[in-house]
Amino acid sequence: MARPGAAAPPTAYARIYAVVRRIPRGRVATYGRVAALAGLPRAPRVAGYALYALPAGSPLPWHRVVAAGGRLSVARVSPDSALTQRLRLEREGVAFDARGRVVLAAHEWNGRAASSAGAVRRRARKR
DNA sequence: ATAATGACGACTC
DNA sequence: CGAGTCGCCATTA
Repeated sequence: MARPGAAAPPTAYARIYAVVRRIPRGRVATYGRVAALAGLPRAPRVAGYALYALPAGSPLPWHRVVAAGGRLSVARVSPDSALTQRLRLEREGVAFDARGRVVLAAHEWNGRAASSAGAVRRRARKR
């Protein structure tokens, strides 16, 4: 857009939202990964901040964003939301371990286009 | 403009 | 594995 001098810089929010929206179904991304893809590799907190400010009913698949280790950090502010997130992910085919953590080893999205179906079949190493 | 916060991450005990 | 601490950055008050 030709708007010299008025280049409204997209806030970190917009970038983060854009990245989250790109997460393929059945895959999950960590806050740090989303932040990095958004251009803030050192601001995983900002990603969380953005989602926190996210209004309910947003078309944004926020449930595909999990904390490091596949844990649902959302539980810190709303245990109920954590349950919703888990149910949604399971419905998309995302596997959880006995501790209620997402098996990142098999569903972590690296920001690249999804490989062939089934290519993600990487066994999760149990701690 | 300064201070405080926070859906985090990684490290240490 | 659990809890605590520091560092990081952008947003909010």
